Amino acid sequence: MSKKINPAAPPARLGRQPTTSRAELSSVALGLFIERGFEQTTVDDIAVAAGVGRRTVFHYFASKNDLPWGDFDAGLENMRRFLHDLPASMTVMEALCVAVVEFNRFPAEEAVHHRARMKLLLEVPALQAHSALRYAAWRGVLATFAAERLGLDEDSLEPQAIAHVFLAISLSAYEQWLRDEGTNLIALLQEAQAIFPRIFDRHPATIVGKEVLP
Amino acid sequence: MSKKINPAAPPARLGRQPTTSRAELSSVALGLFIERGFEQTTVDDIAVAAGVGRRTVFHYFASKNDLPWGDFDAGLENMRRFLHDLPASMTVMEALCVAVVEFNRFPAEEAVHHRARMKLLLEVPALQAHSALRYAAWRGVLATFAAERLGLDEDSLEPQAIAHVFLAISLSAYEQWLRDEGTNLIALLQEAQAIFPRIFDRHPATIVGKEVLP
DNA sequence: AGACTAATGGCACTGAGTGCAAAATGGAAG
DNA sequence: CTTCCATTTTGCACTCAGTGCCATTAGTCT
Repeated sequence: MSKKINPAAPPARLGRQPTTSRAELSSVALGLFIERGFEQTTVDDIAVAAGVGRRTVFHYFASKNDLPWGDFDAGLENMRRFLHDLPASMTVMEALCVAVVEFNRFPAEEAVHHRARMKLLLEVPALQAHSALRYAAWRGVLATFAAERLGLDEDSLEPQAIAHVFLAISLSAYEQWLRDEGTNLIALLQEAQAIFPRIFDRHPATIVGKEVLP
Repeated sequence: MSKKINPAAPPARLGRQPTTSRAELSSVALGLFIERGFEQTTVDDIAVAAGVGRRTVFHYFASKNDLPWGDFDAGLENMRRFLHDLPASMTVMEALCVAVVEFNRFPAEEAVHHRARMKLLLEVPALQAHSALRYAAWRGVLATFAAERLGLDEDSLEPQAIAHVFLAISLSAYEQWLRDEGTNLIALLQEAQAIFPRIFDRHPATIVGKEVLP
């Protein structure tokens, strides 16, 4: 008689079991980065702290820069689904506003942790630069949604511009949040989202094509 | 009697004369990057091609990533002055629209060159990431202007968000320009700038604060 | 026990970037 | 002409990120 395999309770994985995980490594690395600084922490330090070989770190993460992001792709996938499931009655802009806000809600007990991580990502030059690659994936999710809803090619100007602008708005909110200790991220996101309807309203679009300089 | 020094005509520099320049190195490097690709070109290759020691390259540029940007700071300073000299009768948004467009006008004979450079900067991952640092400086110029005109602190949300959004709009235009060979950059910038007055117009700002999810 | 599978990690290598100090260069002063 | 001096150039040695290759380890399955 064959042994019944339960894929849920015992993983019943084939081959050697992992001795670590992405989450574990990310967490250890983040701790070190916060403690001694990103540049002052070598990948060797992280490997030692995690009780793992240096080579193994690079098995789980393509670069040192990726460590603080942890499992970003999973979050993106969540946002993609979240957007997809929003009622069609919402406008594209409404949907994106809501999704961005929901995607940045964190339980209060994680606030300190989240803040420390984002402080690294937005203020350490190497990470600030590297994040541009992650933002591109983030924008991709928004652009795909916008393109679908608007019936446009995803690679056309409008959905791409919309995605770019939502990232811009979100980042300015994040930067403001990090600047002032006491502020509330959700409120700042909503405040930032509210700026442009106000500013752009009745904006003279006729400026397009106007020559101003000799 | 002391010899009169004319600081303009003969440089009358003290010490050894430079055998190269930032512009020279940037140009040589750009040529190699375009020819064989960014990753396939080592700093040694660049140094040899420029007839200079590898260490000298790092004297002029802080990193390999900085080479394709050339003298970006000078351009920024021009934009700062350009903005400053715009008539106060223009709204902040009008001024920024015009400045961004003017700052991206290039003579036709430079178009091919400019396109190749921007293709590198926006499509090579390492450069795409590094550019985030340059964009921060670019946004700084816009944010300073906006803050001054609006009578706000430069570090407050609104001028920062405006700067972020103008960068977003400009980048989406640039990406579109690179995607389609035949398009016109200036037209795309203006088109991208025109999207949001249209989209945000009559946008329900009341969404702010609304709870959508349980 | 032996086959098979997947994770671990050692080793050697490339290449970016840095700190330091010596060499090269050319104008100025004597 | 020689010496002094400011400045640029560059060699050298070093650290560290990241890669390719492959042997080792630790499990499951038959």
